[in-house]
Amino acid sequence: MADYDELSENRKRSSPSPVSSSKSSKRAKTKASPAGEKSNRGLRHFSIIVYNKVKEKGTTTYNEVADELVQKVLSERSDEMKGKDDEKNIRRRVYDALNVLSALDIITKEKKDITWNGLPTAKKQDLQQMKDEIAQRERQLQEKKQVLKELLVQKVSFHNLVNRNSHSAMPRDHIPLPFVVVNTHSSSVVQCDMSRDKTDVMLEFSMPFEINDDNTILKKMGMDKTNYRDLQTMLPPDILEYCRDNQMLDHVMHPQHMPPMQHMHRPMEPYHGHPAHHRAHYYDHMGP
Amino acid sequence: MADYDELSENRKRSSPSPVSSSKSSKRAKTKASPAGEKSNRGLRHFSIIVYNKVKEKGTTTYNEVADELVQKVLSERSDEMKGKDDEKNIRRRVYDALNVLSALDIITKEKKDITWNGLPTAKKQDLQQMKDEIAQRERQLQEKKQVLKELLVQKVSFHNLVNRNSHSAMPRDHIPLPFVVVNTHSSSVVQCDMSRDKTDVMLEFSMPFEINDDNTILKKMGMDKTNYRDLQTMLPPDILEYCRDNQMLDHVMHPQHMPPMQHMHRPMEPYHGHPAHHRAHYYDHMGP
DNA sequence: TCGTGTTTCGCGCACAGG
DNA sequence: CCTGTGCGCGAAACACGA
Repeated sequence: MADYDELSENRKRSSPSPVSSSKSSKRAKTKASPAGEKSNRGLRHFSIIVYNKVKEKGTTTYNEVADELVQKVLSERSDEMKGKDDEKNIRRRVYDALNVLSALDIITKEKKDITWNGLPTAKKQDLQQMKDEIAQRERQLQEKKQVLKELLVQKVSFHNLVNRNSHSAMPRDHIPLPFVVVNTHSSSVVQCDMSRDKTDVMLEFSMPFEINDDNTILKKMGMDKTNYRDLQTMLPPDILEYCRDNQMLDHVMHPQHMPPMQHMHRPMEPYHGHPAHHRAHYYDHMGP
Repeated sequence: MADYDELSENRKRSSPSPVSSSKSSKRAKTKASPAGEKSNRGLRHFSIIVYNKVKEKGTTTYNEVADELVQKVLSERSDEMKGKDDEKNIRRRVYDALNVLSALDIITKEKKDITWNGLPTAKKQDLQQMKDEIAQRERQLQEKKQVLKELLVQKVSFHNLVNRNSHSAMPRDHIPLPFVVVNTHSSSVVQCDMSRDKTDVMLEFSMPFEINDDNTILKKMGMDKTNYRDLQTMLPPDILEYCRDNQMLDHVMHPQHMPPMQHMHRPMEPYHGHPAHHRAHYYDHMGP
């Protein structure tokens, strides 16, 4: 709302040399500027006031502007000036100012209503700025959604894993968390060392390898699928609702509960990582 | 330079109803608008032209603008119109337009020179826009530098590793590439399985762990340090120069070649990762 | 400091159209 | 009779040579 871009009414005249030539003017008719006042009349002066007036009003009419302007100007020098037929003049000037303003498309005159339009280019830039901001926010939102989706998968995966572990009789089948899986080309020579205290494990490969964390593996194992009933037990209602409304549940639901077509459409992340991935990590840093 | 924001000279008048009232005007003196021409004269019309003129000139004078405008207008309707004392009028109007323009600070009049200023708010926004862009570029540059620094460290590390391997007699001491080191708490139970064909390795931990790639390990081993002579052999001269000029070599140079104070200042990345790192990977995704 | 030629532009008359 | 606007008369403001 508040726009601190108001043009000050008293700008310095372009007179570098303060030559005060006291002519013998003061004609009977006009020009009553008494003391060393530079500009107090004229199109220049009125334009600024009209500009600011319309800007603050947003929408107004000629008469509103003119009346207030007359008021303001007359009160500003009520002391002893004349000011009799000044009003006529001011009103005439307001027309001039409004005309130029509307020519520049800063304002729009429609029948009797004058509406503020703002500066032409400023508008263009505002638009661009806003578009940029929208795009920016959109990207952020998309990121958040992505993360949420991942967390959802993880939640389901862990849930299923816990379930699986507690149902398998022999502890050998238990899969603990956390863990990693490292894989490489079958012809690669791998040497696996571990320090005595089991603090460090060292793996050496003769060829590039790839590492997958537990989440990825669990997902490949199909542990990332469940049904709606179970989801209800593990998610707060509001979050569940949000996920449902945003098609995020597709990723963690068994396909049989969806219409056939969805099978084909269900997004499937490219998790078939190939060995190049690892080297890419080393050399593809010079991206955008 | 080119700014496609020119105000079109013939804007539609705000007349929703095309009432063509053919009065019996055409007074002897003025108002020579013949056929159904909307606006071809008047402050409104001239303002636009003046505006565009000054904008394209950048810097000009009253006479330049007025002359060209007179030229343009008179040629635009050379057909059979009068146009004798029109010039006087036009010149008078140019003053009006210029005055309003200068009142709005769109132009600046200095003595005899009129200079384009652009739209007030547009300027403010331009500034902001440019600042944003600078910050953006700055960030990108910083990123690139960071990556370059990392690649430099890697280059040196690999170089040193190759050197070390070729100098150690027994192959047992060789360290092949690539490799990873996984470490965890000493009380953690680790189970390490490997498939028959050595394609997959599975590590299970009872507690959080942390993975370091070869670069990190090599760095911890001090393999990331060398001297200037060797750097000259492994880097193209221009890149070497750039790195030197940007203090990037500090990270890969043995400290003894620098003044004592530098020991304290030499940046040391916080590579003493603790177990929390891994979990952070799981749960700290909801960042900014 | 004037006198005089130019440059600016204040001001308001006069007229178009309702 | 109002609302709007074209238009141009001079009067300031300025420039400059003497």
